[in-house]
Amino acid sequence: MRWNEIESDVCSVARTLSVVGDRWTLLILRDCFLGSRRFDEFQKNIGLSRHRLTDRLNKLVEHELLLKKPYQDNPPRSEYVLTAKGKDIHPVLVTLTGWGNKWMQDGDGVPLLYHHKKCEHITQPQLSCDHCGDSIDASNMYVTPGPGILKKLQRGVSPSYVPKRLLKLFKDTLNLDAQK
Amino acid sequence: MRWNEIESDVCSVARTLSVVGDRWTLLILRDCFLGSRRFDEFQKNIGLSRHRLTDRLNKLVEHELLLKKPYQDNPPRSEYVLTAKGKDIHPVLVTLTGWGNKWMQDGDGVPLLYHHKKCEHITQPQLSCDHCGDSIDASNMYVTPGPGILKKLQRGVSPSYVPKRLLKLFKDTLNLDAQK
DNA sequence: ATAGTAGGTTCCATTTTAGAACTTGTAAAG
DNA sequence: CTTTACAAGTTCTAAAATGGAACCTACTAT
Repeated sequence: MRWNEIESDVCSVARTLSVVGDRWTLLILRDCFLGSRRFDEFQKNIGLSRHRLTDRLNKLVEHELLLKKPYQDNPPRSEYVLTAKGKDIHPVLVTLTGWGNKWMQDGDGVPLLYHHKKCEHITQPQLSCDHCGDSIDASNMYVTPGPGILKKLQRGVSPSYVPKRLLKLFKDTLNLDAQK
Repeated sequence: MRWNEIESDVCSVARTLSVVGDRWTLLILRDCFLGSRRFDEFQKNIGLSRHRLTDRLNKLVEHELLLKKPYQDNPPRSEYVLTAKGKDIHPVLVTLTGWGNKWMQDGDGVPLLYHHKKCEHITQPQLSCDHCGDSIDASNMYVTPGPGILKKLQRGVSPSYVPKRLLKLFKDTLNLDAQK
C-alpha cells in the first residue's frame, strides 16, 4: 500500500499519518513551535537533506499546515508559519514528548520542560474527557462506529482496518437502526 | 541523518519517532488497541506487505511495546500483546485521531467515536495541565531547558535541534545557576 | 575580488519498500 | 489419500524514497 492509498483509509489515525507520518514532518513542526521559520534554520536544526526539506515543506504547505509567506522580494525569500491547522498538531507533539520523556530517557533526564503559563507549574499535560473533565485513558474509553464507517458499510464497503469482530458489532448496530 | 542517529537526539519527540515514526508502526498499535493480536490479522487490516510487518513487529518487540507470546507449539505460533510501554502510546493515537477527525474528514463524518465509560458520553479527549487540571494548549504553555539539555550544554554539546535563540537563553540559565 | 547568506535544484549511489512467490507444519474437506 | 486452507514467516526482484554532495542565483558585507 502506498502513501496516497493510506490517505483515503476510513481511519483518522491513518489519514493523519498520511500527512505527518514520516520521519521528518513532525520534527519540522516541532521546530515551528519552538520558533523556527526559515529553510536553513530547519535544515540546521533537524539535519535532514535540503532535498527532503524542500519536499516536506511543500507538502506541509499543500496540506495547509504551514503558510509560505514572502518576507523579501529580491532575491525572493519566504518563511513558513503555522496555520490554525498546523497549530492543532500541538497536542500530538505534547503526547509524543510525554511518551519520550517517560520511556526514552538517557541518563541525563528530560530534555525540555513544559510549563503552564496560568499556574506557573511544570506540567506534562494529560488527556481528559471533554464532557466531564475527568482524566481519561485507554482503560476507561471504548469506541463505537461513527457515521464515517456506518455510511460506508451501508454502501457495502468494509473499511479494511476494522477487525472482523468489530465489523460484526457495527453491522449489528446498523440492523438495529434499520429495525427502528 | 539516519534513523539510529535520530534515536540519540536530545529531544523526546525525535526519540519517540525513532520508535513509532514510520508509515506503519502507529497503525499496528492502533490495531492492537482495537483488539488485534495476530500476524495475519494485522496484515489484512493494515494492508502492508508481510515482509514489512515482520520487520515492524520485531522492532516493536525489541523496543518492548509489544510482547511476543506463544499460543501454540506445533507449528510454533505467537500473538503480540501490548506491554505497559505500548499501552502508554494510547494518548498519541487519541490526539492523532482528534486531528484527523477535525481536519481530514471526507463527506461521511467521523469514522470512529470515542466514549468515556464513566460519564457515558461521546468524547474527544483534550489535554489539561497535570498540576492544576485546567485545559492547556500551545498558547498557554512554554518550554524551558530540562536537565537533559543542561547537562549536555555543560559538557559542551549543543543539541542540534534547539534554535540558537533558545540555546542562548539556556546558556544564560546555566550562567545564572553557576553564579548562585 | 572574495566570502558569506538564503533558499533552493540537480544528480547519483544507497537504502527502503511493495508485492508476489515460496516454505513449513498442521488440520479439515472431499 | 489428495487437495485446500491457515498461520506465520522468508526470499526475491523491481520500484520508490532517501542522503549527501555539488551546483545555482541574487544579494550583502569585507
